[in-house]
Amino acid sequence: MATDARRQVHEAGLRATGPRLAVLTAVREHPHANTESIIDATRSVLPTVSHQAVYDCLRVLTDAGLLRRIQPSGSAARYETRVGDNHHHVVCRSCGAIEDVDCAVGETPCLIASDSHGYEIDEAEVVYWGQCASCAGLVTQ
Amino acid sequence: MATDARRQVHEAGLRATGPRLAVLTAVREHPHANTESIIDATRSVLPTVSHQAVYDCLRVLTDAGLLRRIQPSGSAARYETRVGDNHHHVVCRSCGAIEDVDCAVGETPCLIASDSHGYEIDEAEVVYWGQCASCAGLVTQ
DNA sequence: TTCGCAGTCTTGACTTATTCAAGATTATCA
DNA sequence: TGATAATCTTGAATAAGTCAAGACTGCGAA
Repeated sequence: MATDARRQVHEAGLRATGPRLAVLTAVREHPHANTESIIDATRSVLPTVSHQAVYDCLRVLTDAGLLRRIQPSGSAARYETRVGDNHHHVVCRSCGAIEDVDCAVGETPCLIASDSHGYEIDEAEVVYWGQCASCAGLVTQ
Repeated sequence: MATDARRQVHEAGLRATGPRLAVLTAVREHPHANTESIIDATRSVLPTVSHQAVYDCLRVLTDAGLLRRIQPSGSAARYETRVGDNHHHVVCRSCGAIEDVDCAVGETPCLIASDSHGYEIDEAEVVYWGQCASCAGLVTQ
């Protein structure tokens, strides 16, 4: 709901502009969408937004913690509104589809590196690669 | 060694061309390098090689399993010659440095998704995000 | 309620990483 | 050594994202 998006954006200390609310709503309604799809979805509500505004909004909302950006190898950036938990993703090698996967191990951080090389690690990101049910079916046939 | 690279390329069933040997050697000597650096390193041996040839070689060698391609969010593709094991990477959020990390859990596959959504999973890729020792030091100061 | 302005958006050009395509070259096998 | 399929060079094109300058606007203060 737009009202809900407005409250969220305000609570993050950001100005609640038309483009921001529309982008946040678009991502909520299209989880794992790429920027191009988000631009399209945003324009269905706000036909005149510029692509630059959508890029800016995505960055600002991501920095504020309202969105999470994911970018599997070989794919453009994608966004989702499910933030703050420790979930991961399965990605289909054939069609690029993405699904959420709860952390296999437990709470954040779900993984501890065996040798951190002196790094201060704050996140362990996991991407499962494979084939989705329909692509696997097509290939096997 | 060039001879070693030649043997490797042959054993993979590929033609051992100058660019391929030079690219394979360059990646071996510069692990986690991006394509641009690999082009530079290749040209120090083979000054006239085209950037397109390097891209082709990287793809062919990766498909043949002699190289592994990694691409953390926000970074261009990077390559390494350490293949066939189940190691992961730590990436510095500040400077983009990458280090190898052995699998925290065990053998391939080191992780099992809690809910695979019907996907046939063949790989679990882990990226640890944080700050390398020198960047963390600079920030803390 | 309106006003001012810092923050945001529009416009349009630009950059970076990568791919496409056509013709020239070359590694390998017979 | 020659034929040929694979590979490389050249040059253009594309996709995704960034930069910059000026116009617009949400929101706190008067």
